[in-house]
Amino acid sequence: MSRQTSCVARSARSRKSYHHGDLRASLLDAAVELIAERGLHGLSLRECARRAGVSHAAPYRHFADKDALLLAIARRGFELLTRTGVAAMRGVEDPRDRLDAYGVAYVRFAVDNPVLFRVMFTAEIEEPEPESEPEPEPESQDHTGRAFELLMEAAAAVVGEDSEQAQELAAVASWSLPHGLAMLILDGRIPAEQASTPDEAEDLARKILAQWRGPLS
Amino acid sequence: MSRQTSCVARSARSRKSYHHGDLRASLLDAAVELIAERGLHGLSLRECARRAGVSHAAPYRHFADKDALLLAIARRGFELLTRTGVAAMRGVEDPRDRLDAYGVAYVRFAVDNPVLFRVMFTAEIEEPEPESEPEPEPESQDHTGRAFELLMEAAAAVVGEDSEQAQELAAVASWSLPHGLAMLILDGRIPAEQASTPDEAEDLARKILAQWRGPLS
DNA sequence: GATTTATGTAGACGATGTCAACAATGATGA
DNA sequence: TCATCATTGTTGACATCGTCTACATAAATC
Repeated sequence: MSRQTSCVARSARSRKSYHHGDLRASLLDAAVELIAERGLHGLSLRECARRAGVSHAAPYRHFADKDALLLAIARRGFELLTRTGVAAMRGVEDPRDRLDAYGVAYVRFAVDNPVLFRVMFTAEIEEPEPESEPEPEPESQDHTGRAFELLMEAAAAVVGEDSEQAQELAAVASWSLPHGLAMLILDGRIPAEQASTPDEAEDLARKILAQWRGPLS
Repeated sequence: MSRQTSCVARSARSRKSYHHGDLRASLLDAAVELIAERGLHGLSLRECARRAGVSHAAPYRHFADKDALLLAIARRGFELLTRTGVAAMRGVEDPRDRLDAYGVAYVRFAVDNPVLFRVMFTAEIEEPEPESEPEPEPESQDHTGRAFELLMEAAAAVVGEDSEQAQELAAVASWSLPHGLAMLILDGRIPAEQASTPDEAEDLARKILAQWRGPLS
């Protein structure tokens, strides 16, 4: 039978059927690949379409716009980051250790998924106004915020029942440090001996976070 | 006399003479302005040329290419950042206070110059290989590094004569925290009540750094 | 099996980055 | 003073890109 029913065909360069199977996912994959090769600036919808083996206007059936593609990638990134963070904290009892575990996982995520991380924080990507719907869907809504809420909770557990402001301060600080470290590493601005491999980067994060317990103890 | 000898004419929309006067600087200004309006992604050499009142290919007499323009902006940013950091630390005696002053100034710089800051750390901007010259010019060379060296020294003064590794660790941490904070603020990811104005952002940085003295002193 | 909906194609448009050929200006040296 | 020449702008062209409209095909629904 020439008919391939199991034709999910993620990255099908050559397909037989008129329809692709899962073009949306293929385009996302192609985009991430492309960015990895040529940088964010080198991303082109047409090239994504080419790599997915599809005509240049096909992507517009799945993404309103180039920015919508980027936004989808960012969303994918935030989901993965949230999952990674949860996994890293699982089973760690001490609140402070949990917070550190999240920080280390954050940096590790960044060096393991540099493209996702960069797209996530390149901004210029704003959620388009929901137009008609005031409540688009509370669940799929703000994956950006989930990662932060997680951190917020972890930080609150460390600070204790102090003022809410102290909790927020701790959360912001506990996010800033790994975030800055990750960004600097990705930009190649950390001396090469300290973070040339993912493992070294993780080590560096661990050391810094351990040393930085500071007022939260 | 119709001849205006003082025709430096920075942002001359309409110029009389064939030559512009200081096109290079005008283009840089226009580029920063454009990025502020439309985002990095909306920067276009042709629009810069238009705003400088010059033909679309004129910029190529001053910049090899679009990336070269960005690189020039980044360089300008690092110079300003270095000056800002030096000024902030001037007269502050206590090593730890000096380090904090640098951190606060760093964040303040970012919120005061969001375009410069973003261009500086957008990466994808690599110094082109010097081709022939092995030593391009030690002074104009690495303004990226000056800002970091400054920090390195300030951190070393706090840590003392400990191992060099401890100094580097402190420097990386002391850079990561303000850098991450600045990035998150610029991305609008810090709760609005905490950093909606430059002054609030500076306050936030001050509080966090004060609280984060941690292992240093 | 007919109709509707989802998905992909073809072609066009204006804008962009970049290059090559040409023109005007200002500096240099006889 | 004037001819020469390197700088700096201008024009026009090309390939590519994002995006739109009109059309074609497959899949789903009745």
